[in-house]
Amino acid sequence: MHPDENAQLAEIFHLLGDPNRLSIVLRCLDEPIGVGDLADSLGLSQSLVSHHLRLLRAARLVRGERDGKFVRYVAADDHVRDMLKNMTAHIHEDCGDD
Amino acid sequence: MHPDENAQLAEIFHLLGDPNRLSIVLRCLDEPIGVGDLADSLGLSQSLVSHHLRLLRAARLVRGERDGKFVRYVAADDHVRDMLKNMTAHIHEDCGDD
DNA sequence: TGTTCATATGAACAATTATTCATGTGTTTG
DNA sequence: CAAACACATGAATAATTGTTCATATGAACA
Repeated sequence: MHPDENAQLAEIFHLLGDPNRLSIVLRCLDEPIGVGDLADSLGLSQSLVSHHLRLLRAARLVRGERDGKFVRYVAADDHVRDMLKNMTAHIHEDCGDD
Repeated sequence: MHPDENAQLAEIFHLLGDPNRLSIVLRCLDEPIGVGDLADSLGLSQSLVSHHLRLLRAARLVRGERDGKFVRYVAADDHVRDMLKNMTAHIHEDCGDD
């Protein structure tokens, strides 16, 4: 694996490695959701959610669609969806704890 | 998704989100490799590699097998292997850049 | 046993980053 | 246009964490 690919992959993992950011992405997997709704449903400030969304957007993990006053965010594409669903599946299978 | 699962998944992502740690795990995917070899081949200090391995071990991403003086590390199980191979595959497909 | 090699660990430091607060931009509606 | 709503952004802070250095443990070997 090329060093660049490694960095790219690490950056994605890093973004998903924050619990709040991960929650945000997961809520964007199946249907677009507005920033305010994200903030409310996750119990986070609007500002925080927006900051996180900016990073997720920059990494092309989500994408925002403006609809009048609102901006709704969705998983950027099927790669992201598949990736995350695959990961969550693995987590569920691998529930061995100490 | 339960809050606990979210935290668990985020922790894994977080661990894989450091480029050095990611390199380490990737080198452990297919065959066991010693700490010194890891350090050498990645250009990292032995101490740093060992610190990272401790975190990866604690999260059950890798596991160490002692062999005399040496301790060789491998991906903990097939879940980890599949997970990472799947992720790297997705990265390769999704090479759209700005 | 003392020495050497391989790895692990603890403390300290440097760097990164998640979060908040205040404010700015864009959109609708009066 | 002004006010209200939804979202974005910049600066500052607080917390986390990656890295190093020194040292400890454990195993092989003289």
